[in-house]
Amino acid sequence: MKITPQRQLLFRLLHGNLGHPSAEGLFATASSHMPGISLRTVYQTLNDLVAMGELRVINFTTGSNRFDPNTDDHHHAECMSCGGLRDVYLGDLDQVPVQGLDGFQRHATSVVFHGVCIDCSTDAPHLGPTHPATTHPSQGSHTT
Amino acid sequence: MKITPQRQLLFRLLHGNLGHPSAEGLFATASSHMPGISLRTVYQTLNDLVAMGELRVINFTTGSNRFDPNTDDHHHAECMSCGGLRDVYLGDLDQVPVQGLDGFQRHATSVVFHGVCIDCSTDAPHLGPTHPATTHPSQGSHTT
DNA sequence: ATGCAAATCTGCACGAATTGCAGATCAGGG
DNA sequence: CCCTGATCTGCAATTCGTGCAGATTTGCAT
Repeated sequence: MKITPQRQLLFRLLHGNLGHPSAEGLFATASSHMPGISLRTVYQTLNDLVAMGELRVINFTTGSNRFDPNTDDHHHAECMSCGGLRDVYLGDLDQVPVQGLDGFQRHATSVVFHGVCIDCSTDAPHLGPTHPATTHPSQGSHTT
Repeated sequence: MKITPQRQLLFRLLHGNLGHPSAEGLFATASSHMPGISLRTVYQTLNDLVAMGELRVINFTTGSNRFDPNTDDHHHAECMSCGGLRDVYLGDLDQVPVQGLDGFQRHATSVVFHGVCIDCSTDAPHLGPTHPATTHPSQGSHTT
């Protein structure tokens, strides 16, 4: 991986950044330091960093929204391989005390377990993790 | 709210549906039962149900992705008002036993606290919850 | 039954976020 | 200093949703 001024700038902007910036936001800041830098380059670099595990993505736009007619207080387990979701019931987490929330007013808590569902780990136990797409159909939807 | 065949069909498709379907998925299934139904109507109806609290949205496409250079094992608190994110440290949840996961292989766990940050609850304590947009700038990014 | 206004449905254009491509440039080993 | 593969940039294309305007339909009031 070559060292280019664009990358140096982005690394600098990200280092220690606790603001959870978006690609557009970084592009804006980066542009003020280096007019002409391409938004495409920002996306490119961010993707590279994520691939290298040096950066995390929050609330991935995993394609489209999913809907759940189950309005009970529950959580989900998402398969990294097929994208399927399974319901998971945990106790009432809103009562569990949490430190470091300071004045943040908690209204709800959502937990998501990331991993591999039974179907996927069975489909190819010998192969490395499949990439999101291996579908396990189910009435125009996903299940895990 | 009027009763139309389109809505009856969608209600039927959603009732007890544990597959966490996407709008497109429901549209596909709905189309096979009622050729000609509009994708726009599916979105419309889903939005209405969500507004009525009869349906939940999973992993909302909150506009764009956010990046976090902090690769430590941590979680987030998201402000429903300004969209800001704050880091929250919890213990190693991957060790906590969870029931109902059956053969699901847990690789990581992510927790998100939904609520209102200090800034927002201070900005207008007398007003009802603001809608996502009230920004609390911070170097081309968000913080809570 | 019949009339009607308001609520809906549909098709299509538009908007936001992100990626695919192709050609121009640049980093850096030999 | 040269050369080749890695990068950068601009633009087109995609995907998921929403805004709109006109054609229909529902359901209360006759």
